[in-house]
Amino acid sequence: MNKLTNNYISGLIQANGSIGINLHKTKNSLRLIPYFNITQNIKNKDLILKIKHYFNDIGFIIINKSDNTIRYQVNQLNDLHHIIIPFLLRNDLRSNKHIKVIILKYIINIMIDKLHINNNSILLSLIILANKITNNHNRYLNKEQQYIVNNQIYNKDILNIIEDMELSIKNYKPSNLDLDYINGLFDGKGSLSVSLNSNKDITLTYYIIQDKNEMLLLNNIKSYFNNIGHIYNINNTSFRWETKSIVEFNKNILNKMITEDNYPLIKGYKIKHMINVLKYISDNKDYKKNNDKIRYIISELYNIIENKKGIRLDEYIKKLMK
DNA sequence: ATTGGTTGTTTCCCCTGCTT
DNA sequence: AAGCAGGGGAAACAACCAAT
Repeated sequence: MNKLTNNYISGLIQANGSIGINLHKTKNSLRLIPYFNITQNIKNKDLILKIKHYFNDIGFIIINKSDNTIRYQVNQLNDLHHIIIPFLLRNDLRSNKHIKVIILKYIINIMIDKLHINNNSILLSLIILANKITNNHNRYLNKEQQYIVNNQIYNKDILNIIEDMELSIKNYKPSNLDLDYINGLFDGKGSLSVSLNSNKDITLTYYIIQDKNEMLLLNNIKSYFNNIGHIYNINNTSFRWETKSIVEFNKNILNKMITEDNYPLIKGYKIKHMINVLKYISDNKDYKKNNDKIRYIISELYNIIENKKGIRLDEYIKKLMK
């Protein structure tokens, strides 16, 4: 139970990982630096270190003190080529973001073969590809080069490689979802929120957020959980699949986790406490008439909330008892 | 009265990408 | 390889309805 698995990692990368290419201007040349990274709050340092270890300890760790995050990053060509890209191809992100992985794979293949060294035309082709993954890299280019990049005029010696890439993008079919992957996604871009309303009913929301390019993934998640819940637009750029139904949450989500004994590594504690609460309520259907029972429930909910403002338990009880 | 479907709001946590 | 900044996209609620 609760092991770091391939699919959990790919779910977490889908949520909190980043794949891209930086462009670096040196004295008389341009260098492309591909990277892979995954960021987390520093409190999940152990998990990030485990992931680094999982990838044979390639890459490095960067701690950002200004925002309390830890980042695991790989940008050595060989490491990306031999470890990261193959991993991401075997355990695909099951999403539109996987297209980035495919493009990066082809960029790295060309770079590994050093085709772009002393060949400005192929370098420009790589920049065309890089622009498909990260924001445009045109700032160091002259007018003529910008024209080539903007019009996507590839070097003709690599046209077969580009064709190959386009075919493999076209043929990409996301792998089936599994609970490991969804737990990773949930840990990164989802959560379980709880509260009590004024009638002392438990309210819960289990949700996962993705940006608008990943609607298919959200729909697949919905069908994975037997089509419970709904997908909402939260702003112009992202969507949220969520369920508030305690019955459906119990039947289709909790049951699955309990049966497989598989909980999210980071936020699994929320699920466990929720299981306690729901069991307690079903054993104590009269709880609303008993303040001690309500207090007990609130103290369990207190374990689930994120509590960023550092509210004390007694304050939280007071707030919800009103 | 109770559940749960839908929309809204606020606060920061990330990614992202530049620089050294 | 490491530091760092920023801005905006989400995490985490919160509120409001609609339907039994």
